[in-house]
Amino acid sequence: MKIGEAAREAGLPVKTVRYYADIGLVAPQGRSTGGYRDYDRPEVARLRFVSRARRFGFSIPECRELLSLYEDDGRESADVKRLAEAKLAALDARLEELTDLRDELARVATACAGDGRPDCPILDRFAGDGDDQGPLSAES
Amino acid sequence: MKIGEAAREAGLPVKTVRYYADIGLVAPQGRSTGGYRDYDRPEVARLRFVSRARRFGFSIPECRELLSLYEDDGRESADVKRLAEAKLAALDARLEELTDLRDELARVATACAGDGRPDCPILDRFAGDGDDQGPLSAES
DNA sequence: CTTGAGTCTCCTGTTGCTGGAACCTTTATA
DNA sequence: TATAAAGGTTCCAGCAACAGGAGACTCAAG
Repeated sequence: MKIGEAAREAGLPVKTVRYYADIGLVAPQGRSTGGYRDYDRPEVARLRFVSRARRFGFSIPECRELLSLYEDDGRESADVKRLAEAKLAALDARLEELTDLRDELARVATACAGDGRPDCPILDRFAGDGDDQGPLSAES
Repeated sequence: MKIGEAAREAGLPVKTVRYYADIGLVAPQGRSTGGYRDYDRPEVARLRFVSRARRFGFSIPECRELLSLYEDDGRESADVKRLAEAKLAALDARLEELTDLRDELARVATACAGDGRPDCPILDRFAGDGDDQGPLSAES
């Protein structure tokens, strides 16, 4: 099948599928006489696989690794689990960071009158000469 | 003061401060005879301000806007609040997305034996021909 | 035969920097 | 005074992961 159909089945933009072919992540089975990329079932499955893994936050290099594990019948599930758990830890860290951020932003936004006057706790917070340690303040 | 000190006080890499000068976000007060960028108190304050706003997830254009509000004595706090609340909503959406992701990844990771055998629910999940709707599955 | 949809390659732009090369200024020390 | 180290300067390239568009093609239908 041609790239359009493959892309549709994988739930990816055509541009992305072409990109994946370019970087050698998921190569088409071959080319038609007209020079069109030709995808078959296994390639579409790989595309779907990558599409899912990407949505799970795995980077392209990580997808490459996962894909090779996916294709490897002799793999050990421990290898996959290791990858997943590292990703999970990174995700947790990012989540905590974002949550703290959100909470503080919510706090200053609530404190801001939001009227016609110029006083604004949000700007004050950004301007303040307080802590500058981490990526966000704890100030419990 | 020279760029190095300004950067240190603002808690930013020198490269970044130079970049901010290039894009006209925070311009130095002037140049020394030797051609060195010369920063003063107000510019350092602006740098700190931007540094903080960036950590809160505001984009460069948004920082530009916040900065102009910050400098504008006749501003209305409503303008700032509007920006902050939009950012908050975006943050919440992103958080929910990430949380769902995290939960599902945790689920499959837990289900994976992580031993020497090749069976792996994680890969199965990526390969599966189930839902392909949203950026992540609900499957409650 | 023509039209239109889909495909091809190639180039540029995105966001917010970061690293490096090659050179220049300033400061401290021998 | 010479010189070396530290810290400036400019410019150019590259990162992730594509997206948009130009200009040329292939292919199926009418």
